[in-house]
Amino acid sequence: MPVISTKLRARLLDALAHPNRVRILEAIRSGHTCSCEIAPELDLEQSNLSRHMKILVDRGVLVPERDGVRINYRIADEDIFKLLDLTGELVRRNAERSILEEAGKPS
Amino acid sequence: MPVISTKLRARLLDALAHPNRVRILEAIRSGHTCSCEIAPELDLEQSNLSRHMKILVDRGVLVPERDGVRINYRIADEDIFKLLDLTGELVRRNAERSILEEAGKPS
DNA sequence: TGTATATATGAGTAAATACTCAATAACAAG
DNA sequence: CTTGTTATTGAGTATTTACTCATATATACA
Repeated sequence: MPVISTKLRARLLDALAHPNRVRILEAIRSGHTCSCEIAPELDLEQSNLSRHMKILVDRGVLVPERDGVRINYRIADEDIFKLLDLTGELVRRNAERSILEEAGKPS
Repeated sequence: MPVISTKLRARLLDALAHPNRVRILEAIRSGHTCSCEIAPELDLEQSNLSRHMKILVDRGVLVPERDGVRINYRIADEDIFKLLDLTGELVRRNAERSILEEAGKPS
């Protein structure tokens, strides 16, 4: 009955629903842990990246851990990556379907 | 190498990242198939719902099938529901973590 | 203290989004 | 062709978003 709040689910999805934030998460998955590494890697303005990070932290996607002058970010829940992978699968199959229906069209 | 496009993944996530669209998908999962059923069910303006539907169709989440005067929508890929469920799991565990860290705080 | 490095934030802007109301289009059946 | 039902679209508005530049804050270390 207590179907998980649609608002909270939408809010989490929204945290991930930006190309740069997807890229940021992939950068973290591949071992980069701090903005100072990610910013040059993804060619993002420092202040812009900082705001994306804030969104990801505020919504519980990333956990910040200060280490001296830098802040290391780690994923709060490994299943976030599972979600990203599933999204990729869906995109891939969606593209396949588009091609198939293209083939089944009248000329 | 050909990491599924971050843009396309973000675009799909974005299609789902709205409370009303999550509600729409849950309504469809529970058996409602057309706007004329969903609009009153969710108490959404007809034109507003139509635009949400357009987003879901354009991004390949729903497939529209006209049946006379009405249009029935079906999920393009059942794994969309899997994604919604996983999102719910993440929200739930996120809430749990918040409570735990609350307990571990200084008074 | 002063300097270097990393991060956060105020202010401004341009673009995108969700929404509503009113008008229009598509279809079925008389 | 007319009427009823469903769906789409134009126009207007309010809000939110992403972004940039410049400035401020935080930490480490000489």
